Amino acid sequence: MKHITIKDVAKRLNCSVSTVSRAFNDKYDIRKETRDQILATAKEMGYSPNPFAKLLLKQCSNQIGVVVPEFINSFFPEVIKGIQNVLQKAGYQLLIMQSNEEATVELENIKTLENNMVDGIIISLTFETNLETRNIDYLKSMVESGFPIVLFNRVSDVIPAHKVVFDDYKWAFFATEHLIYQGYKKIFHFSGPKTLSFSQNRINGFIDALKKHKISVSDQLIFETGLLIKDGERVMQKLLDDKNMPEAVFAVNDPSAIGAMKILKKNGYKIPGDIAIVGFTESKLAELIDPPLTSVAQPTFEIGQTAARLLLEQIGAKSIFVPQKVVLNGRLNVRESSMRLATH
Amino acid sequence: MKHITIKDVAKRLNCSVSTVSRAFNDKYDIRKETRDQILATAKEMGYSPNPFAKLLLKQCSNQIGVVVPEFINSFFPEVIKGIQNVLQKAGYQLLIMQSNEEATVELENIKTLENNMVDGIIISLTFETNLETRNIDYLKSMVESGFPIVLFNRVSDVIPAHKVVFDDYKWAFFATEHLIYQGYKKIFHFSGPKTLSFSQNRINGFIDALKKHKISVSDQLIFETGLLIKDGERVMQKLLDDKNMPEAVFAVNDPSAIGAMKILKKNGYKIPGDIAIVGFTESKLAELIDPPLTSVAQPTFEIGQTAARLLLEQIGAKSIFVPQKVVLNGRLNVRESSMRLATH
DNA sequence: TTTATTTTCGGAAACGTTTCCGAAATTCAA
DNA sequence: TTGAATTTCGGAAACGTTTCCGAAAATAAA
Repeated sequence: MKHITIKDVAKRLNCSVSTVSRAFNDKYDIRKETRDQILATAKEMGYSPNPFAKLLLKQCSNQIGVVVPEFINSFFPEVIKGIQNVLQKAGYQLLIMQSNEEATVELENIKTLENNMVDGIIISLTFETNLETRNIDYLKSMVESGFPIVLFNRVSDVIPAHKVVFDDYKWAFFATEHLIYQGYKKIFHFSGPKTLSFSQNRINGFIDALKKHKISVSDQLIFETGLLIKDGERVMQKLLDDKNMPEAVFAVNDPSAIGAMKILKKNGYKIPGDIAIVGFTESKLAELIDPPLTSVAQPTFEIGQTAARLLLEQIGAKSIFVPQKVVLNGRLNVRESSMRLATH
Repeated sequence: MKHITIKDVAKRLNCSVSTVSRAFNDKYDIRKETRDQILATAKEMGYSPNPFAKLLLKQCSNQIGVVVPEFINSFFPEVIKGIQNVLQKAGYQLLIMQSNEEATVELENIKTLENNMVDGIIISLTFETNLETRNIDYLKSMVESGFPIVLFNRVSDVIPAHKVVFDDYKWAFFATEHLIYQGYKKIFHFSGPKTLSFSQNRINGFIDALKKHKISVSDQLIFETGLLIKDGERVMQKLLDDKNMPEAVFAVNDPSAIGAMKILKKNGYKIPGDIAIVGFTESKLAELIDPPLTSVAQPTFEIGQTAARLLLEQIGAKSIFVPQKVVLNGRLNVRESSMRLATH
C-alpha cells in the first residue's frame, strides 16, 4: 500500500513536480500535450493526490459537520438527506455525528468536528443541552468568533446563528383547533420538555386555540410528558388511575401519542369514539398504526435543504453576518384517530 | 479566525518548535516545568494542533468510513450505534455515508472515503450492487491490495473480506416452522431481491422447513416481492386479484409484511384468522402495528460491534489476512399476527 | 576538579502538495 | 533577422507538524 506521490510521477516523466501539479489542477500555463501525457501516466501509475497535503495548504476541509441528538427515528435521517442533497452538489462532504441525547457526547462531537477543521456545522441540540449551559456557551463563543453554524429543530435563542425551525405555534394551534371543530371540549395536551423551545411553542399554540374558541384554559390541561413512547404510556396510565379522562389528547409528538394509544387500547377504550388523539411530527408509524394517527407533518427534507443553503451562504459571504430565522410550513394529516364518531 | 500555530507558541516562549511539539506529545525528553509552562501558555493562546499537518506526517487518518444503503429504517442506525460504541473507545472517528440504494452513489462514497484516507471501511451493499458488478470489482481490488474492509448484512461472496452476517437460513427456517406448528399448510413466501444473498438464504430456509414437514414445495409458493411496504402491497393485491390466497405468509422483512397486512385489512381480512403473517428483521413497527407482527429480531447493535472489532483487528494485524465470516444469532418474537385462532 | 553520563533542547529534514517567481522556449510583429 | 511578447516550464518556498541528530546543559562518577 505504498502511496505514489507527485514526485514519482514527475521523476518518471522527467519533469518537475510543479508541472504535474499544473496538469492536475488544469492551470492555464501548461501545454495541452504535456498535460494529457502526465494525466495518462499518472493514471497508469495509480497516482491520486494526497488530500492531507492539499488541506494543509488550503486550510479548509470542504467538509461540513452534522450533529443530531439521535437517528433511530426517521426524522433526523430525513433531514440529513436534505442536507446531503444540497451540500453534495456544492462539493462538500458530510461528517455525521450523533449525540445519543447526551450533552457531554454532544460537546465531544462538536470538538471533534472542530479538530477536523470542518468549514461549518449544522446542529440540532440535545434534550439536556438547555440545562447544561456549557454547550450553549461553547457554541455561542464559536458563533461569535465567526465560525459558521446553523441550528435547526432544537434551537436555542441565546445562540446568535442562523436557525431553521418549524412553525410549531401555528401548527399546534391548527391541530388543537381541528379537535375543537370535531366537537371536543375537554382537551388535554401532552407536552414535551419545557426546556425545548418547540415544546413551549406548541403549548402556546394549544392554549391560544382554546382561548380563541372560548374554552377555559388551566394548567390542569397540560401534562409535561416527554418525547418517547413510554412517556405517553406513563402519563396516560396516570390519567386512567386518577379517573381524569379527557375527550381528546393533543400530543407533542407521535411517539408520545402512540404510547397513549397503546395504554388506551389495552384498557378497552375506543379511538376515536371514547377518546380522540392527535400527534405531531409525522413519522412512518402514524399511518401504519391502528387507528391511523392524525398528525402534523414537518417538511423534513426541506428543513435539511434550507439549513444547508443557509450554511453555504454564510460560508461564502464576506459581509457582516446577520443571523436569520427561517420558519417552514407543514401540513395536518387528518386520519381516523381524531374523527368525531356519529355515536358520540 | 487566524489559526494559531506551533510557531506562534514557540516564539512567545522563546523556545523551539520541537520543544513545543514535545510538550504536546508527552515525550520523555522534556523537563516537567517547561512542559507545564508550554501547555499553559498554549492553552491561553488558544492553540490546538493542526490535524492536517499531523495527518500528512502520519499517513493515516484514524478515521473509519461506514457506508450504508439507507438509514430511514432503524436497522442501519442501530448497527451504526454498535460500530460507534467500539470505535469511539479505540480512538477512531466515524465518517457515515449513505448511498440511497444507488450503486453509483455507493461507488462515489467509497472513493470519497478513500480520498479521505480512512483506515478502513465498514459497508453494507446496495440492492443494485450485485447487478452493477463494477462496485464489487472495485471493492474486490481494494481488498486484494490490502485495504481493510468489513462487510455486513448485505454482503457479496466474491469479495474476500471479513463478513458479519445473520443466520438468515436458520431463522427463516424457524419462522416458517413456527407457522407450520401453528397448523398452517398453504404458506407463501414473499422474498427479497434474489440478487441479495440474504434473500436467497431466507428462501432456502423457507423451503427446507417445508420439506422437513413433508409439505410439497414449488416455485408457486415464492413471490419475489422486494423490501418496501409498497412491494408487499403490490404482491398481496395481485394474490387477491388472482384469488390465490394462502393460509399464511412468511415475508422477507417487516415492511413487506406490513404492506401485505395493509391490503388485507383494507379488504376485510382478519389477521390472524383468515391469514397469518410473519415478518423478518425486527423494527419498531412490528410491535406497534395492529395486530402486532411476529418477526425475527436481528442483533443490530451487536452486528455493529462485531464488524467494528473485526476491522480493528485487521488494521492492527501484521500477519497474513484470512477472511472470516461471523454468523450472529437472533430471536423469534412471536406476536398476534401468526397465532392460530380457535375458530380456524 | 575533571571526565563521563544523562537530561534537555534547538536545528533541520521530511510528509505531499500548491503557487509564486523567474527563466527558457516558442511565437509573433516589425 | 531581431527584439518583444507570449507560452511553457523548473526551482523553491510555504502550509504545520513530528522526529532524528547532535549540541549544550546539568548531573553523576572518579
